[in-house]
Amino acid sequence: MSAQSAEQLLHLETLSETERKILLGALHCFIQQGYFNTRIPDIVAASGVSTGSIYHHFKDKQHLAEALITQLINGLDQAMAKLISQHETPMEQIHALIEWMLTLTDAEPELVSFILYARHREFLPHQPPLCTQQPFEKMRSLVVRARENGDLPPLDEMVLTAAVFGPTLRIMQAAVDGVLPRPAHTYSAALFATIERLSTASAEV
Amino acid sequence: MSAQSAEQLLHLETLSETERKILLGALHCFIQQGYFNTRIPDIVAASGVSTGSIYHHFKDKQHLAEALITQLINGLDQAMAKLISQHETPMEQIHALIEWMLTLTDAEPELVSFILYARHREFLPHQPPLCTQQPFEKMRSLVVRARENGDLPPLDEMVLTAAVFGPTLRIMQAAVDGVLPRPAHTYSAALFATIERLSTASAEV
DNA sequence: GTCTATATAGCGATAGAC
DNA sequence: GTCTATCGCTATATAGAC
Repeated sequence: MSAQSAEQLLHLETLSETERKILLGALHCFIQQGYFNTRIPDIVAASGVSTGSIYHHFKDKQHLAEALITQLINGLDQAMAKLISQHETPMEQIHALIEWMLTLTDAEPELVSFILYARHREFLPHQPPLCTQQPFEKMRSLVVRARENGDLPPLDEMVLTAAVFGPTLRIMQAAVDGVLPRPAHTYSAALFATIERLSTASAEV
Repeated sequence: MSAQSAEQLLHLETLSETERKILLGALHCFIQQGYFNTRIPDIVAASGVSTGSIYHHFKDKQHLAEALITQLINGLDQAMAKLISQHETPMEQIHALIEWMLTLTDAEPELVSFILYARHREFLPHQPPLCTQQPFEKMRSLVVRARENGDLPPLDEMVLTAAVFGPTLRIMQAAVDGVLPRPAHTYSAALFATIERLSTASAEV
């Protein structure tokens, strides 16, 4: 069951008890079966809240999903902000972020799968793509600051972000697809080694 | 309209004219609206084939999608095999593959989006994840051969594959999400520079 | 605010003529 | 093999009691 640390990512304090139960139940269903395979009665069963109550709090299934995604992105953003604040240099922050991403993948593979594969626009056409939102913005700004520090080479910002976080995201995807022989977090050192190599490469070529 | 080069990727020669029309129509719908948002009448309109005929050739909507994905993966695999056969060394093959992936992204963003975001297991629970299949297998074997050649450092196979192809896949994703300032293929040199850096890094650390 | 019971619309799939 | 017409079901959403 993914609700334990998912619950920590959805900062639900401002919501009523019923709304929290509905959102957590829906998240559980969406993670396991996807949005389209989830029927309202599934959410009723998972949340312990009746159909009528669900529709009292949320206009329809789509608006419920919208509220959930918003909360999830905000939660991710806050978790990342807290993590970043605990470290000094951009490279240390990148390192910590990568370790956290890998650890989260081991702890909550289905949640991570939901976020990674999240073709949210298929069911939420008005949602901007995930990579334009705060969490990915944070990655980009970390990379840019590391580049300014001289810790990363003076390459294009998009390419550099892709080179720093792309490999980790691929490993996470392999993990949730079940094709990774060891737990995801055991790859953190090797992944960080590839980033080190970006910066220490001999300046020729 | 994505059917032009999509058609080249779906090697449809062995199929009847009707089956080709159905698969192309369905692909067009799935690419644009996703599997769940596509109704049978949509496929009827897109293919010009009647409901009855569709159900004569395919057991149901799910089996139609299955046939389509199979054709698509086979087509990708064959296109990649041809491309690889035209080059000598593993590194040249990797280079050519990356250029091809980026060019395809510019030419067929919606098709690439469909493949990349492909949470196909949501509608095809029995389909193995894309990254276990031939196209990704090919990437892995190229990387392993380049490593044996000494062109890539002796890092873990999964990490190395992620480091070589992960950044390109991230750029492709950014492109199809519309957050890339320039066409995807213009990033190929910078992306290949990051791979060069993997191998030429000073051996210390 | 929460619940149960139900309406209704729209979808996948089929029947059967040609 | 292809088509039109239609069935039956199921899922969303609502009505209305408490």
